[in-house]
Amino acid sequence: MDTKPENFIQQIIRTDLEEGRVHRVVTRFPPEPNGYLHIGHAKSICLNFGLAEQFGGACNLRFDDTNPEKEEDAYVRAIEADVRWLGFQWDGAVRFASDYFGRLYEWARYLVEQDKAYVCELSAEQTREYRGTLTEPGRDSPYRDRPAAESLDLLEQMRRGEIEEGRMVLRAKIDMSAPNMNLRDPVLYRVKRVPHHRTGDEWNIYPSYDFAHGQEDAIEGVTHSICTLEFEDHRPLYDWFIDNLPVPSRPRQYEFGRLNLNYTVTSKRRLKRLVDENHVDGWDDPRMPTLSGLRRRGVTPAAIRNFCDSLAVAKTDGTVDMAQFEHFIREDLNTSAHRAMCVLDPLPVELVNVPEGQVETLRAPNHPQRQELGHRELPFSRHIYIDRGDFSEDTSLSRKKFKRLVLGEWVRLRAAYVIRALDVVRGDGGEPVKVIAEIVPGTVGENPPEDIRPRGVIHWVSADDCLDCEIRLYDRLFKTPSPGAGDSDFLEAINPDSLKVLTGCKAEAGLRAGDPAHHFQFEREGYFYADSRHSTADKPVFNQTIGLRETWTQ
RNA sequence: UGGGGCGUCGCCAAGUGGCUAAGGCAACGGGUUUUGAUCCCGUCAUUCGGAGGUUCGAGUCCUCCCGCCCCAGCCA
Repeated sequence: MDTKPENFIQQIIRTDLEEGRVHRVVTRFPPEPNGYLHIGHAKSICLNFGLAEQFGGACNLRFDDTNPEKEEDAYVRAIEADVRWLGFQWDGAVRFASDYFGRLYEWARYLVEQDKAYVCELSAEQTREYRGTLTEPGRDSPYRDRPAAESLDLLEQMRRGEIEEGRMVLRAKIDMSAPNMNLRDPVLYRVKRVPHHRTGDEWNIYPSYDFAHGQEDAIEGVTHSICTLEFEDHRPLYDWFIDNLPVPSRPRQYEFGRLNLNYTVTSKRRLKRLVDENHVDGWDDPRMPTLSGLRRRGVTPAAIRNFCDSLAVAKTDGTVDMAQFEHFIREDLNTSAHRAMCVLDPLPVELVNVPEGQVETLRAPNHPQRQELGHRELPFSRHIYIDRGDFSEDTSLSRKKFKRLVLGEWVRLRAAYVIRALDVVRGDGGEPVKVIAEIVPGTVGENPPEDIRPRGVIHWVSADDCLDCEIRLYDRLFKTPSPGAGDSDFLEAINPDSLKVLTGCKAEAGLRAGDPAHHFQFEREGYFYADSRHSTADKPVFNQTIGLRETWTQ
């Protein structure tokens, strides 16, 4: 087997286990329920659940719901569904930061009693001024040395909703001149007199991320708390709380580089803008890098997991080529998707030596390399469709350059006969509206006589028995590799042609009865998946998940 | 100009002082093929951000320099 080198977190866990610092690994995936999960989250999900699985431990799903202004129950459900769809099962019940509000509050009081926290009445603006800058130390708040009893009393008033929002906060008493800004008396609790999606109006104050996260980890017995690089300088604060509070366990925070992909955006803020300003059709628009968008597009969980597993877990923050993701999408779909034929831009062909009304049933394998996937039956008759782009009247086109049907020449119809184009019926503008052709008898599954050399193989569909459908082709959502780079607005980089809707497409009849949950490869076109929103029983809409690799140059 | 990180092929990345700098993606050649797909074979860093130094030996250790990312929310 291929031995993938251990990443730095695996090395840490292995030695923690070997040296007895940890007996059972516990990780967690801690989303905030304020938006949908995207491909960047998938890396974190695969990492956390993967580590737990690899080392025989557990991984919790915990919602970090400490800011009721932005959070909703609908996001909770969507996130749970996405994690399950990826194929992961969290340990025990879903956890919520809000489950621990009571304990967090007690710990806040504990810090005050220990003279390590105080209620500060500086306004937000004053707090900012007192904090200093990156290069200048901050100044102590005038409330810093108020008696613990007074802080305790005020904190209780904050909790009961007797204090206006913005009037007071609870701050840790650390060091206003610390070079690490996070240590300049960070806010532990702020007043927010808004209902919470789970605790209702029970609380009027809510803990900050810094005060909540590590303690949540400690409560759950999380051993390795993995987060992204931007939290690196929160670690001293994370450790400060763990060191100064009577928490039940000692979690450790480790940071890795988040996933960045070019030609897309992976920040909740930007994704939300795309949705809110109607640049896309919602969070699950097939062009979105959200898990729900990818799912609707036809990307499989396996493709996402294989891709994530291919990514390095390191402390570098690079940008991965979209092509690398696409490689794993094609790799999975190539082995799993059933083949079918669909003509996107139909051009009628009449086969003059096939009797009108005659229907021959042909067999085509569902997968060229996997016989066990069986075969399907294809009706073949006098009238068929081929793609307009697969026919040319230009006989000077070289065989190497155009491996399709040329007037007067032969081409193989996939899983059917070799045919020859005899004539063209033209429309008013002189454009071909129908090709008159003939089949070469006896060429189903057999090579034609030596003097007949088909240029190539093209797909087709019976015109007498086929399925009308709509096809949606997608291009990347952004025109530039890093939308919003510099001081440009990322919306300026939107690709206006990212969606192309094709109507009047003709798919092989069998798809009518086919399982809409199936992923298909429409041969020579790409991978397609029935759209869950727009498909109807009599007229499916297929999303192009991704095209086939095209290695020839025109 | 404070603090915290990071710099190895176009992209991702292994490398934890000693055989000839892994691997994947992309690209480019060639072969097979009733999908211009898949598959197969081959090519692709005398060099590790730069300059010094230590060492018999350095991508790996030291010094200085350069570049990029993050931090001044009562967001996470």
